[in-house]
Amino acid sequence: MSKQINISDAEWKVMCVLWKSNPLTSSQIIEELKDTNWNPNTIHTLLSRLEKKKILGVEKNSRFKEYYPLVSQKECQVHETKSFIEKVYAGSMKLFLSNYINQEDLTKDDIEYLKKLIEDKELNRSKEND
Amino acid sequence: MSKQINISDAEWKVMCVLWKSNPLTSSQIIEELKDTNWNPNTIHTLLSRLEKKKILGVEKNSRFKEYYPLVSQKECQVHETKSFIEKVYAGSMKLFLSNYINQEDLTKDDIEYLKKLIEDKELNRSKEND
DNA sequence: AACCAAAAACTACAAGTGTAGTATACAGAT
DNA sequence: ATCTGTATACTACACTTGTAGTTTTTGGTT
Repeated sequence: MSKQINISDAEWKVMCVLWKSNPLTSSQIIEELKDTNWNPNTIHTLLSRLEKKKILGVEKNSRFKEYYPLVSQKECQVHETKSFIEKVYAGSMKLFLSNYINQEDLTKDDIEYLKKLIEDKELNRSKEND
Repeated sequence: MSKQINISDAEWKVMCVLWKSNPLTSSQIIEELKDTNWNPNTIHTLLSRLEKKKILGVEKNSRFKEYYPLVSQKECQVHETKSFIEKVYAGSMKLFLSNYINQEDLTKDDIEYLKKLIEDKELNRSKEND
C-alpha cells in the first residue's frame, strides 16, 4: 500500500537538485537549475506541486522556506523502473535485459562492464553466505 | 530527425495487440483487450489518437477498417528506454545497470540468467569475428 | 511608519491522457 | 425502401503537465 509516487519529467529535475543536497531554499534551487532556462515562477510551481504531492517537505525556520525530499531517490528510481518495465517489457525485466544485451551496438567494453558487475555481485553473495 | 513517438500507457496496450498480429479490425482489437474492461468507445478513441499520431496506419479494403503499426515495437522500446534512462538515471545506462544489479533482492537465478546471457553474447561476438 | 524588492501564493492556459457518452453512417435483413 | 444493429465519428470532461503571468505578503531599508 505504498503511496502513489508520480513525478513528472520536469519535477524530476527539481528533485535531483534536492536529492543531491538539502534542505535548500527556492532561490538556491533556482540557481542550481539556471541551465534549464526555466522561468523562476515555473520552478516555484513545480515546488508547490511536489509539496502538494507529499514528495517534498517544507520548513520555515529562517526567513525563507526550505525544501527537502520526503522520498529517497532510490525509492523513486525503483518505482520508475517498475513502471517502465511494466509498460514497455510486459513486466519482464529479463526480457528487457536480454533485449539490451542482444542489441547490435553494444560494445565490447559494455559487455566487459556488465560481466564485471555480475562477477562482483556473485563474490558479494558468496561472502554474505559465509 | 526521427519523428516524435509518444505513446501513452493506454495506447501502448493497444499497440501491443497490433504488434503481435496485424492488420486487425477494431472489433478484433476490442476482443483482444477484453480483460482490460475498457469501454469499446475508449478503444476507438485510442485507435484514432494513434492514427492521428501516425503510429497506426489504417486501410479499408473490406467492409471494416483495418489497423496496422507504422512503427516497430523494437523501435518504440528503444525510444522508451532512452527516455527512461534519460530521466531516471541521468542518461547513464551503466548507472542503471549497476544499481539494478546491486539491488538486494536479485536472486541467484537472476544472476545466473544474466551471466548466461552475457556469455552467449561473448561467444557470438567471437564467432562473428572469425 | 512607509516603501520596496524578493518570496510566496494564486491564477491561467494549452496540450495530452484516461475514460466514455452521443450522433451519424452504412450494410444486411425484412 | 425501411429498419436496425454495428462501425465510425464527434463531443465531453476532469486531471496532469509544461510553462509562466499576476497578486499578495513580508522583512529589511530609509
